[in-house]
Amino acid sequence: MTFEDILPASPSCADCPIRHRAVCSRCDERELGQLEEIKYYRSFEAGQMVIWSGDKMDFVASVVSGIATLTQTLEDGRTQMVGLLLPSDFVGRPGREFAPYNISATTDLLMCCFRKKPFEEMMFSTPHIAQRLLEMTLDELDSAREWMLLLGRKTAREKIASLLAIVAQRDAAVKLRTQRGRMIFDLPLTREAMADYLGLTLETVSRQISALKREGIIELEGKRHVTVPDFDRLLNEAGDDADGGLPT
Amino acid sequence: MTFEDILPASPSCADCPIRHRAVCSRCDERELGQLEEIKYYRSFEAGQMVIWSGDKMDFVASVVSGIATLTQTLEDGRTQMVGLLLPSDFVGRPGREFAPYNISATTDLLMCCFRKKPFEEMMFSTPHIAQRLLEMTLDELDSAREWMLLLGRKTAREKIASLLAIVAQRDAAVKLRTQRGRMIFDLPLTREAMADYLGLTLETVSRQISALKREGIIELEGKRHVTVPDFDRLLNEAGDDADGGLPT
DNA sequence: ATAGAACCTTGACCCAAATCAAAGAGAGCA
DNA sequence: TGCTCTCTTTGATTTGGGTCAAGGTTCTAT
Repeated sequence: MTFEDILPASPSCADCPIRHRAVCSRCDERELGQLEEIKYYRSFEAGQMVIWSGDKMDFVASVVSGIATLTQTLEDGRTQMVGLLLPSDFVGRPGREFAPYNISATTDLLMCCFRKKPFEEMMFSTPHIAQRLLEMTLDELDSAREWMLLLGRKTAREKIASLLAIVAQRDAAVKLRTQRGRMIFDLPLTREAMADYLGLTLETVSRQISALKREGIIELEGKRHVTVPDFDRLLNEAGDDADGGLPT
Repeated sequence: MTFEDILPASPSCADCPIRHRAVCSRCDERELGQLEEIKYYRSFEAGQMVIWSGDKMDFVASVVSGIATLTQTLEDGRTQMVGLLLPSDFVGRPGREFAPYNISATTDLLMCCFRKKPFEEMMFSTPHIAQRLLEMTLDELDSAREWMLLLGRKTAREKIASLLAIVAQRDAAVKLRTQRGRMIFDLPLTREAMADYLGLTLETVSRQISALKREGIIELEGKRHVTVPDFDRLLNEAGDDADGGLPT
C-alpha cells in the first residue's frame, strides 16, 4: 500500500508524498525532482519506536499509512501524548538537530522521509516552502493550544467526545467526504493511548465510552469500530462547537 | 520606560525592538530602516483587551514592558490560558488574518507593533527573517507541548512549583543573571490568572502556595513578592528537571 | 481616617476521577 | 479445542481538587 491508495493525487504534484499538508501545492518540476532525490521510505511495526526524545533526528517525514504518536513522560512514568500523526501529517523540525519527543508507531507505519540537510537547503532557497512550513507549524501550535483547553478545563466525558469527534472528522476528510450525520470509523488507538492523549486513566476512558454507548450517542461493534448516528449530538457533548483541531 | 530600559541593546541592532526573540540578530542597515518605517507603539491599561479571538489582527508585535496573556474559553465561561507574554516575547502570525485567541493586558502594557502587510513582505523577501520566525514558532510549539504534559499529568502542587520555577527563571534571564540558589521576584499574575494557566481553581492555587510557604520552599512578602531560598528544592517539587519551557 | 472594591486565604463538605481489584473477550497459536 | 496474552470492562473504594461560604488584606478614592 502506498500513499496513493490513501490520498488522492494532486494533479499538479502527483509524486510528492507530502503534498497535502506540506510543501507541494505550488511545487514546480525542478522542486519535485529535488524532493525525489532525497526521499526514502521507512516502515515500522506496531509498537515500535520511531525515535526517542533527545536522539538525533536527521530527517523530516510525512506519514503515508498508519498511526504514530508524539509523547512526553515524567521521570516516574506518567506520560502525556502531545500529538497524533495520521496519514498525510508531517513531522520534523527544520533547523533542529534533536527530537524533542518520543515518536512511536501505534499501528504498522509507513513514512516517507526526506534527508534533513538537503531538505533544509531546499527550504532556504525556495520561499514558498519556508512559508508553507511556517503555516503548518502555526496550525500545529493552534491545535496544541486547543488541546490545552481540553486538558485544563474539560470533563472526562467532554474529553472523550472531543476525541471521537476529531477522529471522526479526520477519517471523513481522508475519505473525502464531510458530513454531519451518520459517521462510521475505526478508533486508531487503544484505551490506554486515548487516556494518555486526554490526561485520564484507561479505566475512566472505558467507563465514559460505555456511558456514551449506553446513551446511544455512539454505537460500538467490537472494541474499535464506532458508529456515530448523529454527529451534532456527539459534538454537543464535547463542550464546544469546535470544528476539530488536534495536535499535529 | 522603553524597551531599552528593560532589555540590553544588541550592538549590531540597537534600534530593532524585536531583536531578542525575533528577526533581528542578523539584521542589516537596510532591514532596520524598513522595520523602523512600519513600526509604532501601542499601550494598554491593566485589564484591557488587546484583541478578541476572531477579530482581524493586522499587526505583529513585541512586548516592550508589562504582561499579556493569551486565553481560550468555552461557552460556559471556563477559561484556559494558553500563553503568557513577557517583555521581549513576540506575538503575531504572518499569513493569518484573524486572531485565534483573546489577548489581554494583565498589567499596564507597552507593545511595539509592526503593520502586518509590510512585515510579511519583508519576511518573504528576507530569508533569515522567515527562518527566524519558523524557529520562534517551533519554540512556542515545544513550550505549548510541555504545558500539555503539565496540564494532563501533574498534580496541583507540581503545577504551582513548575509555574514558580518558570517565572523565576524568566525573571533571572531578564535581569541577565542565571542562578540556581536564592531567587527573588514578583509574581506577575493574580491567583485567578495562575489558576487559568494551570487548569486549577483559584482556591487550590492559594492553598498550594500556602503549603509551599509553610514548608519553607518559598517565602512570601505580601501576596506577590516571592523569595525562593533554594531553587533546586523548588524544581524538585515541579515533578521533573525541566529547564523551564512556557507557552510563549 | 474611612468606605468600598478587588484580591486573597481558610474551612467544611462533596464529587469526579483515580486507584485497586477482578473478571470477560478476542486474537493468535499449538 | 483449548491456552495464553493483551486489551477491555466493571465494581468497590479512596482521594485530590472543586465548590460553597465566610472572613481577612491591601489599595484606592473620597
